Amino acid sequence: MKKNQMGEFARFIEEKGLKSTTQRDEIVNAFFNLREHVSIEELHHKVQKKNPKIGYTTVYRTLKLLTESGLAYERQFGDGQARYEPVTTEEHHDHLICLKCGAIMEFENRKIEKLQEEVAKEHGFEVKNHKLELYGYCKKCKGK
Amino acid sequence: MKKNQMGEFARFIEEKGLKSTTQRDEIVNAFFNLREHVSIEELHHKVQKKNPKIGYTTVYRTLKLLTESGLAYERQFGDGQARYEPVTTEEHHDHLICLKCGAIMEFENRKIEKLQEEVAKEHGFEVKNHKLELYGYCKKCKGK
DNA sequence: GATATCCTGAAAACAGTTTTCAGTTTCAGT
DNA sequence: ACTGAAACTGAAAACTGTTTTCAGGATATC
Repeated sequence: MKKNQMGEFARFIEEKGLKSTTQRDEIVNAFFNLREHVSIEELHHKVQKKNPKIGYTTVYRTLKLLTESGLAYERQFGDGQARYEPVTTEEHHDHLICLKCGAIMEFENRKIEKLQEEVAKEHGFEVKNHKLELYGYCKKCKGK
Repeated sequence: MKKNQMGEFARFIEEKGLKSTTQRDEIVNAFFNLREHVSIEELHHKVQKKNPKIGYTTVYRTLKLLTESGLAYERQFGDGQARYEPVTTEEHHDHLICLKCGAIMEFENRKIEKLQEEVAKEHGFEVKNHKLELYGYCKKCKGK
């Protein structure tokens, strides 16, 4: 799976006439080895542990490339910084976000997706993409 | 309706031991007379037409107060600036956002809301709030 | 292995947001 | 009304995350 994604990225780079570099590979690899929703800064930290020479800017640019290539999504939860997650081609998922501890959980619901399509159709709208986020308190934080 | 909201704001101010001022009243009034999703800057412009003395900072602070009081929602669509909208106590609505012309349309769908609740329950999650945004192309921009 | 092109990373620029601060206004108690 | 304490205002400065710039370095093609 990871290899697949790495391969797709390599293809994208190739097609665009860009060049393959160590930095990009390390960043992309680190990104796909994470299951979380990373911010640029977090990924930068992660990558720096392996290779302290890699700068913030390159991480930033690589994440843009990943987004552009369709291998990553960029999202805005309410905390003021963009977060990125790998696109799993299988299916879309949405998020539950705890307002207390900041935990981010994923879920997936076909029925909701269907209803969304219906709504869009009613409005003559062609959906490319969507975001569904439920904010509240997770199991652990609920009582407090 | 507008008066109600103005009244609620006054009550909030009172409760918090804050003071009532002309600026705030003008800003809050302008805000509730708008049906759109305004950014701070837009509202500031709007307000300045009536009263050129009112500064950006005060608009900013007043919108924070409105958010805090539960009379406004703050949202992030993908354009890098926060937008605010009045909370209509009746019901929640979600958004269709055109990636081409930037149009923002609203919709509302009970079934989706219900399904959301179900999903949350499955995860032991208590929902406080949610965001559902469908990004794509509106009727006008679809063909192009 | 030359060379044109792309890449990198530090630093600067940017944009929106938030804080600071000095002066002003509000309001409760006289 | 007057006064003082507390809150408010607006311009400017500080901040934060993002994006661009630029000079030097790496890459790949011929």
